Amino acid sequence: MTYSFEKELSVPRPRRGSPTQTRERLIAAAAQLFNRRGYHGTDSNQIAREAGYSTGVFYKHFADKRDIFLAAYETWVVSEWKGVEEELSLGGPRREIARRLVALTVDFHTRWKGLRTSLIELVFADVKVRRFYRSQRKRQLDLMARIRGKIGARHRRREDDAIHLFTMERTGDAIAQGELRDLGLDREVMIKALVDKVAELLA
Amino acid sequence: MTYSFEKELSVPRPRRGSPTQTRERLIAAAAQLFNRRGYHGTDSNQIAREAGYSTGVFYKHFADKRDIFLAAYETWVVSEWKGVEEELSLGGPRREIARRLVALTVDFHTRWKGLRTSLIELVFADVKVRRFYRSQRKRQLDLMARIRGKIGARHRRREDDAIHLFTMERTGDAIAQGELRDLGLDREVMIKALVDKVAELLA
Amino acid sequence: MTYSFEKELSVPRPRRGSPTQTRERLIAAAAQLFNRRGYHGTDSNQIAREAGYSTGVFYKHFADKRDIFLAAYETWVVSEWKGVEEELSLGGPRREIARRLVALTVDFHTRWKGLRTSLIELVFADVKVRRFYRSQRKRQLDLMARIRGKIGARHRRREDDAIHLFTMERTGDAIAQGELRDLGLDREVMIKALVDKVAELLA
Amino acid sequence: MTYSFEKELSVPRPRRGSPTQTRERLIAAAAQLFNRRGYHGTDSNQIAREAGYSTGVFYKHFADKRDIFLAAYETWVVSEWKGVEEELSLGGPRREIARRLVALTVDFHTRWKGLRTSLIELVFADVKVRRFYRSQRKRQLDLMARIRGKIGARHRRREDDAIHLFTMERTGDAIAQGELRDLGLDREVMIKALVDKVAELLA
DNA sequence: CATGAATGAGCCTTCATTCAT
DNA sequence: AATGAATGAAGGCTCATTCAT
Repeated sequence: MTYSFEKELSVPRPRRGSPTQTRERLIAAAAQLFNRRGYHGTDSNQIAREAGYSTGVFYKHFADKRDIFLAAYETWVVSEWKGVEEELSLGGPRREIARRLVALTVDFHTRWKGLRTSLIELVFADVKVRRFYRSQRKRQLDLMARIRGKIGARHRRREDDAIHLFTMERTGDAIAQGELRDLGLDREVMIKALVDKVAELLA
Repeated sequence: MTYSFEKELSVPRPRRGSPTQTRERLIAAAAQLFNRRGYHGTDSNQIAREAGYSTGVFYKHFADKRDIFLAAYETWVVSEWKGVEEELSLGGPRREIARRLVALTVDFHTRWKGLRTSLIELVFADVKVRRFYRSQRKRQLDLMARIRGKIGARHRRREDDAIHLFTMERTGDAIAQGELRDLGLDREVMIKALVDKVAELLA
Repeated sequence: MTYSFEKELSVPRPRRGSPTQTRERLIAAAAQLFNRRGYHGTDSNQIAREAGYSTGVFYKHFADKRDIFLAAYETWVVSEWKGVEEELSLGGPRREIARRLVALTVDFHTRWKGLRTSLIELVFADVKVRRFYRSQRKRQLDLMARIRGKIGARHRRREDDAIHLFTMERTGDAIAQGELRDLGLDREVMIKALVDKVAELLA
Repeated sequence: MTYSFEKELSVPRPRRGSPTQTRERLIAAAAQLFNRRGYHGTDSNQIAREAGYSTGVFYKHFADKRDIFLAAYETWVVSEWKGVEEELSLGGPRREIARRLVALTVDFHTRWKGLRTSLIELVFADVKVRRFYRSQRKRQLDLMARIRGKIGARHRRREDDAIHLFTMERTGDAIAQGELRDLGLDREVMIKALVDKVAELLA
């Protein structure tokens, strides 16, 4: 699966385009770089160059590095949600849906593990990022409640949803970052365990 | 009257203490600073000064900034394990033990949330930190298995232990970082849910 | 509904006006900005925007930033001379004329204090500005001599005229920049002293 | 005449010196550079290099470029005052003193014309510089009053002192910057005129 | 062993100027 | 003639690390 803010990179260098396009290209490049080298390992000049532009453009579109990070994060979150909704809309047996959702989560965490890592750090170190992150988080919990309502799953406490989300998230990170191999754990077993949890949640 | 040569008389402040003591003071100062301002927010010169030494000592005891981070991390992990073992050795009803373990976890995550955050980032960005972290992780899983053996709890798959660990860890972080308040979740409910999980694990 | 090609329809805002008019608008905007924020505090892109044009026009009319500064300076000098001549042509008792000339000077220095300040700096830093400034200066001295001739004042050395000019100028700057208040000096007393000097010069 | 903050430059490069010495060397280098190329034409890295150091030292001693400018300005003002007092203490006939004071002023303005020019600009553009400048100015007026008291000259209004100061200053600048030559004025005549004014002031 | 002055690579950011449309 | 996106040199400043004393 390829998400909107990745594919731009393959397109040939621009000479003169619309601001929106430039902005998107910058975000895509930033996402890639943050993801590959981390927030602190990426500098704003690199982002511009990676997007096919010169140094200066960057600050025509973003106030600073944090700003473009937030933009990249948002793009990423939006595409993740869209993915979840698409999977759900495909329907099928509960267990099948659960399987696809877990696959999606693992895929996302794998693809964006560097961005996620930077996010965690910035949420700690930067108030603005923290606020943005929390607001996204809240929407995510709301979404979960709504989804379960639509599906007709039985009611649960928001707290249990949250713990579930945390488990999925942390385990997704572990898989993404190759912790399993180092810890001698079996990937399939882990994934199956997650699928069980999700399926139960949809019940 | 003041004579210019007076400053010659100023005695250099004595620096007593064994190398081990110096090292420990540096680690303690580093842990505090990393925890408060994060790894990137901490200036290596500050560490020495905070510990009461001059810039140079730092590099007499540690190869670089990462190195002292690892040392701080190790100190922290060791003390966490010791805590866990103490709680277990106190014995009592399963549910009581679980309660104490959860309290301990939450306490640790709260006290060291900044250090944990930096750790996550460095595990991603730095091979050496990653290796060290993974080895610690493995020992933790081994410890869990051993503990359950000693207690006489029924056997479980290592994978389930890992997921459990991840859940505890991520939820502990959420509590520590004040996510609950922002998400409108009830702290007591969350903690009770964790206690249930741990108690079940000890069964 | 919005169709993507809609933006093609957006009409470019019409830019009427002769080149001369455009040039004048640019100069006026530049004068304002240089005066308000100083030469180095003014972004050349701002000048065009402030004048109601886009970035590019600027370099269609002026070779560079310095060039428009010179143009602004010239406009200003010309209007100052015109002012002086008008005051003189109004006639009246010597003292009355002196009073009006001082008022005019103070007014000019106050209105254009930022531009004057930038000028001083550029005269030092930039050969072209220096040359232009000096030529203006010479014409000013010539003008003074001529004026005194016309009025029938007694002859004086050019050097004394110059010193007089410097005094007026520097004191005008001090008043304009609010130095008096900071130094605890009385504005009216200062102005009266200047009027005395000018009146004497016209004698 | 050589003033304390110039001579350091001829001394061989330091390897490791006292902070005070380093600071002074930096100030001396900054004064030279600001004076030669102006404030905006000088960058902080250059200052350090010119003083014989590497980039970083600069910010160990000064918060920013403005800060070192103020330090340079202060050194300069102090040495000017010292010069004035020395000349006065030498005594002699009034006219002789006046002659020496004018010579000193012209010398100072010539030597530091670039620094003065930058000062004027910064006084306009920067609040902190403005405040500092004004406080210096006030002390200068106080000094003048005191000097005249000591000498036994007849009392004058502060306003007249100020105008006198402005005249000396501006004419000094004109001489320093070579305006005379461009305007076809005779240097000796100008200086004699200034001496007359000063002598009158001391009467 | 400790000190702390000094190093210098490198990041973030600005802005005068160009040029494709 | 106008537009405004893009350029890129350069400047301010930080900070991990070294080394003379």
